[in-house]
Amino acid sequence: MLSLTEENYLKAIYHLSQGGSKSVMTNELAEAMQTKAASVTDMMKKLSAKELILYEKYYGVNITPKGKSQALQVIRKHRLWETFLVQKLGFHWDEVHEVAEQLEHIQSPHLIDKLDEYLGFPKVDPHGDQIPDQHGKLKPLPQVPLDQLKPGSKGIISSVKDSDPNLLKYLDKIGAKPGKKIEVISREAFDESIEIIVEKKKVFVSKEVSKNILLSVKI
Amino acid sequence: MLSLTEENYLKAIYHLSQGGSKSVMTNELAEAMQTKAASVTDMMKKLSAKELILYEKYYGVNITPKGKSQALQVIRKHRLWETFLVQKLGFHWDEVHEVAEQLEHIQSPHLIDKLDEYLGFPKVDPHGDQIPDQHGKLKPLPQVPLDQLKPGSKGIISSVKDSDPNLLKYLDKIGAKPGKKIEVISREAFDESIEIIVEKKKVFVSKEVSKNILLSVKI
DNA sequence: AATATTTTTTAGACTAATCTAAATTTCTAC
DNA sequence: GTAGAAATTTAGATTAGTCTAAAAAATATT
Repeated sequence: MLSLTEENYLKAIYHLSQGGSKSVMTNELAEAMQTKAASVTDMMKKLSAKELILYEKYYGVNITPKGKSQALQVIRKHRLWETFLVQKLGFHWDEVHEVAEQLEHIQSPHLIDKLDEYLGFPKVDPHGDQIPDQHGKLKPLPQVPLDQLKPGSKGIISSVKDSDPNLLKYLDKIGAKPGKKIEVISREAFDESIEIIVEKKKVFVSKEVSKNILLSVKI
Repeated sequence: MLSLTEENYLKAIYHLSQGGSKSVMTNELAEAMQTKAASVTDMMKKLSAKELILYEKYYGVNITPKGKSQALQVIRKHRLWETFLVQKLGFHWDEVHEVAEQLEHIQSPHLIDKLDEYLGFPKVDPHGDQIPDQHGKLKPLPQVPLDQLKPGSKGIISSVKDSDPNLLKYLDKIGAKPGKKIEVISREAFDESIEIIVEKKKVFVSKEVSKNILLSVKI
């Protein structure tokens, strides 16, 4: 069984490695975990001994299949709880992250099965992120960040990357939620902001924002 | 903010002192917390420094009003979560204690308010225990343990003391749940077991069991 | 290629919560 | 009211997770 801290490190490694597709450096992880590089090195040795990651001194870490599955179990719990908070308790999508960070560490497979059932076996959470299955598996889902689309392209918002409440409140305001259609009108050469149509209205969004909107492209 | 361990000690002190009405000895607490007396002494110093208990070397501890309120906040969360697990997720009343022990430590007043509302502001949990209000207050509720009743007395089960799944499964079997009527027929002098009528059936229950059934006496 | 800079690791120390063993205090029994 | 037993506390060690400062390795610059 993993400690709360081990679970959090593993989750961060999973996210920073983009699901295991690249290695993660010590400083990067220290930044994400709000801790010092020395502490990260210590934890890398622990997780490596448990065969959840492959650690090569000075060259960062790679998550193992075992580690990936464990990380996805935690992510599954996180996303099911977020769904519960929004769908049942009436939380806003920008209020759930912090609480789900706590709830994801509750150890009870029975609870998670029941919760899943109670929610009607949802496929995605309130931010559009896929919910892994009981075995820690995710169907690969092609997604393109909005900032990489050419003017004229259309798509449907599938998810939002960052869970910063400020970003989410802003997206709420302009109507950019998962499931909504987006069309790219133009891109400014100066700051790479783009003009889009969402909910039938034209809006400009910065590069920073557009990087965080992921689309399943239609045309 | 209290650590998880501090919260657990405080809760144990609250329960062992019967809501603050008597002092609790070191060994008693060590037994309840499944730890050693030396560890308890250390924690008593910590809780005492935080003015949650009054600690007198060699003479045990008494919970302060501040400590009592904090303990009741945790108990409130525990009981609301138990209610959620039974009423919404379909858990049996003998399955909820362990999970609620984890959930009670989630820090989010907003979550608890919403949960309370979602459950319809319940007054008691699935074991019949009162749920303290937001300020950590409980209405005093006169209750008598079944083992203290004379033959001929009647009452309504208000709650069950112990949360041992084996006890709860047994009570389920004989139909003795909160809200049900009980009548005492006779008491055996030998082992202090008693014969009762519950759900229109006569049953013998041991002293051990009868001590754990609390009644609001009617006649 | 040698040096400077950045990144990472090691060494040693700190805190919270725990333990064992020894010392101390209180309680009990004669 | 003193001896022995029981309960409690103290002292010192341990583990998980963290830190700072110094050392080592990798990378970048000239």
